[in-house]
Amino acid sequence: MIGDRIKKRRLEKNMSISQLANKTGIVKSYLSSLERSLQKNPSIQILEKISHVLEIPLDSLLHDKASDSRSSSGSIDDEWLCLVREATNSGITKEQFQAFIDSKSNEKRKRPVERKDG
Amino acid sequence: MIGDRIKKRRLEKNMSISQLANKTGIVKSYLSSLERSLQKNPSIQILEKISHVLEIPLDSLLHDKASDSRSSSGSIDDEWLCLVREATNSGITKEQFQAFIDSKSNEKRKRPVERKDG
DNA sequence: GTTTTTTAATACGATCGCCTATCATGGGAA
DNA sequence: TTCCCATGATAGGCGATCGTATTAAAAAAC
Repeated sequence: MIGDRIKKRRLEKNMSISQLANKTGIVKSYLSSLERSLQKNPSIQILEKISHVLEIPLDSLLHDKASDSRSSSGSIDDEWLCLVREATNSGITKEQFQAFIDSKSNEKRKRPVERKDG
Repeated sequence: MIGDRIKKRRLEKNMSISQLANKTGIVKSYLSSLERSLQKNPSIQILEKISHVLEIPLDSLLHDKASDSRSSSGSIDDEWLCLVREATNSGITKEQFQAFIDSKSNEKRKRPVERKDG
């Protein structure tokens, strides 16, 4: 959860809750409840302050990254980036890719997975 | 402001406030007040729903692209990353994507270029 | 060993985020 | 012309966010 990631990053930066509170202007009681996931839906202004002081992109705070325990599952790793570069170099457009995604999604919905074709 | 960017992106996607409300599950009155900057500090869950449906990274919603983005022509920009996330969320594998790229490349090679533009 | 400081947690309250309900306007169909 | 629907805006209210104040425990200083 986001609280876990905030705490993890804060410890990586060798920072206490009080120090983070001082630098962000957010009271430490709220930071404590965020880190312990008692609060789970902070506002964007709160999160931007935290990500700025912790020097980490918002996306990395919000979602698991490769550095977390679950790596490369659901996240974009170098292989995907290579494929995207290859696609753009081949002249494939975003619209074409969007259509491809839609078609694959529709395939999965229409037919349960049983087809085994090469 | 963030409301301006939400509206701009919504219009780019040819979507009304009511349609965006239906897809995000956020009431249109709140979306309207966000776009008109009557509300300026939405929660992260609200913003994630909006950015997901509008297919735009959070950072692009939060900040002007010109001032923040490092993307340049030819490289992978935020929209591509968004599409890739959508693809992985749909269960599309790298192998499937690679096959798609190959098929598109072969399509282009099989059909000789008849357009003479320049 | 005692005191001070730092750290994190807890209780409570005020403001605001985001909801429901409704209104005003314009376009299309009957 | 009237009715229906979609669109965007407005009013009011409840529950959540995020603040203040305080407490408890551990570490550092004397």
